[in-house]
Amino acid sequence: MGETTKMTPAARRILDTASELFYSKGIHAVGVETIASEAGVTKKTLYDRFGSKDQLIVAYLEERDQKWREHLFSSMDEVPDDQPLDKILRIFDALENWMSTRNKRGCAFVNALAELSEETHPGRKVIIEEKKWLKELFVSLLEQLQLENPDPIAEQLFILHEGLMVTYSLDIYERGTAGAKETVQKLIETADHKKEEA
Amino acid sequence: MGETTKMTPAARRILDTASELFYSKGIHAVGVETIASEAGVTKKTLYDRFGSKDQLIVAYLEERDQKWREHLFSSMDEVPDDQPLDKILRIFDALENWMSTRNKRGCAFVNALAELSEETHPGRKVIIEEKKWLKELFVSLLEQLQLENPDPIAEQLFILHEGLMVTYSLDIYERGTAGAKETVQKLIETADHKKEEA
DNA sequence: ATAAGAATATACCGATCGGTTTACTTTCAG
DNA sequence: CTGAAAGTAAACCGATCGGTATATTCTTAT
Repeated sequence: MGETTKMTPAARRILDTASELFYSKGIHAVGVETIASEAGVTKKTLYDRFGSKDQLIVAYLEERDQKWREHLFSSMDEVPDDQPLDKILRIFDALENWMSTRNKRGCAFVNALAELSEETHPGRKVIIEEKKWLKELFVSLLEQLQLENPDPIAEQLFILHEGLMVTYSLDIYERGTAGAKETVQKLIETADHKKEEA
Repeated sequence: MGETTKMTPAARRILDTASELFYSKGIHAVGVETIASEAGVTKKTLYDRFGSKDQLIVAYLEERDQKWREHLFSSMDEVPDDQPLDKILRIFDALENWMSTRNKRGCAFVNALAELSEETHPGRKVIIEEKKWLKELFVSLLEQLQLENPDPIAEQLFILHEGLMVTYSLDIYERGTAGAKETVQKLIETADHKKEEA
């Protein structure tokens, strides 16, 4: 839907404010009243622009998804297309970079999923789709590496990625992304590759 | 504190009800009114037994922690003490078993952490401690395997564990624990071992 | 027997929740 | 110039939030 939808200035402020509050405090913990006043806007404007809190939540998740993908691609685009392994490693660099500029509140999508328990909530679809997308990204990169069976390895990379993200929200000591990248390399090296060429 | 504390029957019902609702709906999404009536109890009784919603939350997390550790140990105790690798793999079996008997709502601790954003909330300590404990469990088992440097590997196992747990709450296809167990073995096999004996 | 602890029933508290309504003003493109 | 869209201001809605109060009954160990 609203990919490049231009927002009114008030709408922009509302979404920015909501995004920050939803992420840092949690979705249920923040009321529309707070969001409106923090954005310097009346509740009427908020409802005129977004219709409901649920739709505002969806807009928050969609925009975050979009920004994360842009961040990911801008990191991956720095390596040539014929270096899929480096691209994979770049995903983990992008994650570290993404997390280090933010509060220790873990993954916004995982956190949101924890609060949106109703199966029918439209926000859930956004979250599930973004996770599926990432997993498929791993699959396509592993295919370029001539892996015999990329799916199970992609799944391990995905699990590693999710675990890393969650771990950021704990204050446990961590070697950071470096360790995970080593694991990634081990997993790919030890996997079966297609036999090809002369 | 209240390790084996015997509860009054009403308190027992309250905590059971709260535990189920907190996990399945989220903490902020469930009110004390709902918990009390669902447990067949008046609000007065709830407050006489637990003092506040926050303390009830803490009791929920503590008991869940305790039950999870019991579950883990009962699974690990089935293998002899001189087989640390099998014990590690048993942790992942225990996780799969634990998750399969429950709703697809992921890790109760991670979910709770997402909702308890206040640094000072007493529930946060319970969560962080339980995660630290698990990581240390990996460390001690890897030490028994004569690993030169168990910490970074323990961290990878921990990340894998967390990622696996989160992934359960998504409806992404997954090979389940089998793939993760293979990763665990690869990680341990390729790590440096202490040279010893004749 | 009795007194304390555990429970019920019910009414109440101020605050906040998500959301609506009415009336008025500001901005800006056709 | 004008009319629609975007905005402010403020009152209002019923419902629910976490938490307290009072008064009464049931249970049980000493």
